[in-house]
Amino acid sequence: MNSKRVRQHKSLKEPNIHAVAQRAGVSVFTVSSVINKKAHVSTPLRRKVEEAIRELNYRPNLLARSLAKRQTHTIGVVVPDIANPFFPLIVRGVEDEAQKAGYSILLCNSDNQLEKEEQYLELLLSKRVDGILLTKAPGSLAHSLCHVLCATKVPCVLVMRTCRDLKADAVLSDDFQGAFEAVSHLVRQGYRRIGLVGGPLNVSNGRARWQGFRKALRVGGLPQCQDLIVEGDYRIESGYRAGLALLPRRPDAVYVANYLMTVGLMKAAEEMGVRCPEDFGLVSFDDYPWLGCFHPRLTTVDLPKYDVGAEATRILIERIKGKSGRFVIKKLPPQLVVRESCGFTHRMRGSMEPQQVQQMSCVPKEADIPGT
Amino acid sequence: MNSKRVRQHKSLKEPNIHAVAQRAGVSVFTVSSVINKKAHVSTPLRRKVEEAIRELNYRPNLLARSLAKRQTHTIGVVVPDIANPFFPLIVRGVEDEAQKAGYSILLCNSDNQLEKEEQYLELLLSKRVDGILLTKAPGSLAHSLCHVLCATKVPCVLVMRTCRDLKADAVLSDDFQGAFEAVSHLVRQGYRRIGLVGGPLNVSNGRARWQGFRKALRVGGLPQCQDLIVEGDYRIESGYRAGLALLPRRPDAVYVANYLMTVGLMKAAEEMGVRCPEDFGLVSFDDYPWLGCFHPRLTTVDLPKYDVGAEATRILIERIKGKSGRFVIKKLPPQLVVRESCGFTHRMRGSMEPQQVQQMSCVPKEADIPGT
DNA sequence: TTGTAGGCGTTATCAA
DNA sequence: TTGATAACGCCTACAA
Repeated sequence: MNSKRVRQHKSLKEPNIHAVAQRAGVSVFTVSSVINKKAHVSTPLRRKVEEAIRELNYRPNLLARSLAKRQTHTIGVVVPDIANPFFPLIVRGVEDEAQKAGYSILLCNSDNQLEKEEQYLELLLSKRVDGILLTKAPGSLAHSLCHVLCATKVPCVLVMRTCRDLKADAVLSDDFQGAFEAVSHLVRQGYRRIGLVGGPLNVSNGRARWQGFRKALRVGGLPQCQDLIVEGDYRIESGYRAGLALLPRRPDAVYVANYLMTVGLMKAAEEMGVRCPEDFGLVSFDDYPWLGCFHPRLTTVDLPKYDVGAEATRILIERIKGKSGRFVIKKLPPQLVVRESCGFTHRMRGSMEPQQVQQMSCVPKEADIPGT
Repeated sequence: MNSKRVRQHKSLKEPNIHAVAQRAGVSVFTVSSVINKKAHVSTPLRRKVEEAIRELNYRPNLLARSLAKRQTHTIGVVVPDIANPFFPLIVRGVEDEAQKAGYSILLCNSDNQLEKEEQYLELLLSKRVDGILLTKAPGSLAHSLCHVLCATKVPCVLVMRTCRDLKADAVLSDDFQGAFEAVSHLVRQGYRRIGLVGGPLNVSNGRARWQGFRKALRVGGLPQCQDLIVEGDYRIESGYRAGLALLPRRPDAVYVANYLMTVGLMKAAEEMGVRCPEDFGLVSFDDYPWLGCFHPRLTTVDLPKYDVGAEATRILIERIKGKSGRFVIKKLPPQLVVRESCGFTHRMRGSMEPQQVQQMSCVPKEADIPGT
C-alpha cells in the first residue's frame, strides 16, 4: 500500500512497470511477459498492456534490467585515439556488429597512455560492461585488472595489438606479411638504399611492421643501413621529424609504417624540396579512399580495418555468450595497393639505364653494396 | 573441499558492498560513506574498509548506483557515421570534455537514416543516459521521442545541424559564413562560371553551405548557372557523380560542400583528364592535416570540429546539471585556408611576390601538424 | 495463464 | 559516527 502511494504523481516521475501494470489492471509479471515476449499472455490482456505502455509513453528501464539480469548488453571499446584516421573504420566495424547482436558500445580514448587506459578499464568494469575490446597501450596492466580480464570474468578481445601479459583472443591484420610485401615491392623496383620510418617498438604491430621490413631486405639481399632507420610513434609529428632526419641521407626509397607518419614525412620532403617519386620512392602502410586521387598517389598496404573491428566483436560476443576454448589470434590479410609513390610508373618509364638509376639514388656505388 | 567451494563461490560472484561490510566488520552504510567520501568515518574504520576493498578486489557496481541515484553519468552520441572523417574529431572533442566531467559516451551511427536514429534514441533513453548529443538525420522525429527530448526531461544538444521540430541547444560551425568566404575567394580570383556540389538540402548545414554560395555569387555580381549546380549527399559516390555531370560543362571553378564529395569529384576529374587547378579551380569544405602535403593542395574552409564537439558537450553537461534558460544556438567561426586548388598560385604566377609563393607552397603551418 | 514476493547492488532516510 | 531498512525498477522462481 505504501509503495502504491508513492506512485501517484505521474508527470514528475518516469513511469515504471508498476505504473503500467496498474493502468492496465494487471500484475507486473504480465507486463514483463508482454515486454519480453516470454510467457504466453492472453490476447486481451496483452492488448491492454500495450495500450497502457503507449499511453504512458513507457520505456523499460534497462539499468534495472541489467542489474537484475547481470548483463548490460554493452561493450567497452578502448582505442588510442578515435581522431587517428586508422580507428574510425575499426570502430564502425565494431559498432555494426555489436548493434546487430543487440549491444551498445562505450567509447574510450587512451591516447596510448597506460594510466588513462587503466582508468577507463576500471570504469568499464565498474559499469559492468559485458566485454571489452582493447587496443592495448604500451606497458603492463595492473594485476588487479589483468586478473579480471584474463580470468574471462569479463571477456576481452585485443584489437590490432597483442599483449604479452594479457592472455586473450586477438584480431589483427597480418602486418608482418604486409610490411614484407610492401618492402619487397620496393626491392623489386630496384631500390637499394631503403629507409624505414617504423612504428613504436613497444607495440606489437610496430615490431611486426619492422620485422617484415627486415625480412624483405634480407630476402632481397640488401643490407640494413642503420642510419636509414627511425622509430616513430605513429603520429604526424614523428613522421615529420623522421623525414627531416632521414631524407638528407638520401635513401632512394622509404617505407613508412602508417599513414600519419607518411603525412609528416611528406611535409618534411616538401620543405626540403625533395620530391616523391622522382627523388625517392615511398610505400606507406594503411590505405584510405582519397589516396588514389591526390599526388603523389600513395602505394600502400591496405589493412582490413572494418573487418578487424567486426571480427573482433563477433569473437567477443561469442565469449560473452559463454564460449570456452583456447584463445585464438586471428590475422586478417592486408593487400598491397600499387600506385605511383613507389615509383612504379616513374621507374618503368622507358627502360632505365643503370647509370640513371645510380644517379637517382645519389649515392656512391661502394656505399650501395657494402656487404658484397 | 569446503573451503575451495567457498572460494569458488566467491570468485564466481562479484563481491558487493555487503561482502565488503562483512569483511570489514562494519555496516554497508560505512562502506558506502568511505567510497563516496560522504559522511565522516573514523580513521580506524575507514582503514578497515579500504583494506577489505583491496582484499576482495571490490569495484562498486555503477549500475546499481545509477539505478538508485537516477543518473548514469553517461551521454549518448548519435552521429551519421564515425567512418566519415568529419566526425572522429568531433567525437574526440566530446569524449575529452565528457571524460573531464566524469561522463562516458555511448556511440551510435545513424547512417543518416531516420529509422536507425529513432531506434538508437529509444535505446539511449531506455538506458537512461543523462543527455544526448545528436547530429540529426533528415526528417522529423516521432512525437513520443520529441516530447521527451524537448521537455528537457533528457537534455539534448544538436551538433552541426539544427532541426526544425526539435527545440534544443545547438552547436554548429558557421557554414553560411564559411561558404560565403570560400566562394567569394573564388570570385576574387576572377572565376566566372562557378559550379556547386552542394550538400543535401534536407539538412540544415547543407542549406547553409548552399546559401553562402549564392550570396557570394550575388555579391560578386555573378549569375547562378543552374546547370552548374548539383545536390549531393556528402558521400564520395555522390561527389563522383557530380563531377561526371558537372565537369563536362566546363565550369572554371567548383565549390564542393564537403571533403568526401571532393574526393569523388577529383576522381571523376582524373578519369576525364581534367586537371586542377590548371583546368578548374576548386575550393572544398572541411580541412584535414594531410591536405597540405598532397597535390593539388586543397584550398578549404577549416571547420572547428573538435571545438564543436567540446562546446556541445559543455553545454549538454550544464543542462544535465539543471541549468535552465533559453536554448542557445552557438556558431563557431570557420577559417579559409588558401592553398593551391583554387588556382591562387597558378593564376597569380608571375605577378606574385616570391616570398608569398614560398609561404603558400612549402612551409607547414602550425595548424597542419596536430598531435593526433 | 497470472500473481506474489524476494533479489540484484546501491543510495538515502531515520534512528540509535 | 554508525546501523537498519526502505526505495530504485526490473526479473523470476514459486504459487495459485
